[in-house]
Amino acid sequence: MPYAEDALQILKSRGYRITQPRRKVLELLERAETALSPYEIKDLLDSAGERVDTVSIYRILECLEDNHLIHRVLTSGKVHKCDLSNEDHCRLDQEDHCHHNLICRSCGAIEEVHCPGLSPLEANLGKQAGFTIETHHLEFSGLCRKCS
Amino acid sequence: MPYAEDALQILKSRGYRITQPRRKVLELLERAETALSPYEIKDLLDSAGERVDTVSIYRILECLEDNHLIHRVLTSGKVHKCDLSNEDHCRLDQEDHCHHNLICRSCGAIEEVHCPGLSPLEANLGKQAGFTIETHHLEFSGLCRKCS
DNA sequence: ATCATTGCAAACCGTTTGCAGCCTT
DNA sequence: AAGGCTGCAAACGGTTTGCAATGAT
Repeated sequence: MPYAEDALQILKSRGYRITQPRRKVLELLERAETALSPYEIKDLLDSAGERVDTVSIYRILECLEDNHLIHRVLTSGKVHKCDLSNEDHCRLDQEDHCHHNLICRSCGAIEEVHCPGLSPLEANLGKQAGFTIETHHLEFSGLCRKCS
Repeated sequence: MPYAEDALQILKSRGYRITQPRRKVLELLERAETALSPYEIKDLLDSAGERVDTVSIYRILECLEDNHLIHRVLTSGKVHKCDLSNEDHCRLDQEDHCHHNLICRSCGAIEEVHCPGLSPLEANLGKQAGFTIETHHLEFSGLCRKCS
């Protein structure tokens, strides 16, 4: 459950250090229901009195992304915490961790969807075009349960 | 077939003017097999002796995108010509023209895929999460026929 | 004590804005 | 002739880099 703590332990096990700025960013991401841009993270931390330098936020996000602890929303570039309840989810050896997002256009809430792989339909699209599909990126936009 | 000419006629019919810069950009896009960034377009035009100001390229691309004559690749932000052979493809009243891309990671070639709508699998994903899906963005990356 | 990590300053780069002048209609 | 469109200059804003200081191990 505690996303921030889990993420910090994973980082530690991989030789990274547990620092205050990293903890502050992770705890913010733990609270956030929506995806956030680096600047939004900066502002939210500022207004909470938790001062972290903008540059550090960029570097921390890069580190978290490298370690599959956050992912980026393609259509906005914002970042969102990964679901760490699935053991394999943040493994480093899988280049393409296959999950997708349901993004509410009204409240911005993000729900993570575990992908069961290419559907027959999708596989067929590639085959028709003589294309060998390696990875795919998929995002849904719509209304979440509360907003619809 | 002649993408640039078709696009110019569509623009004209919508009250836009046919100008040299627009023609130059469209003819470049017609030749391009891969998606291009604004700066790549600028450089390619320069080396062809066809000088168009960077700012104009931005404004022309914005116009073309507004009119559904080009589309943007989500994972790179680059633009690519739309397939205009389909009559409805660049209509203005359809907010979400549903097509997707097969992008070759080796040569960058882009193939456009006409989307038959949400697959049962996709529709089901949304339903499970209580999500009303309105639009979706899908990109495939892999190897095209030549590169595989 | 060591070295990863942070904070600050400044550079960087793609993009946007304002405005005068040009060119299509 | 009118006004949409372009080109130039300059501003803008998010991101990156270099380096000294800090702090986790």
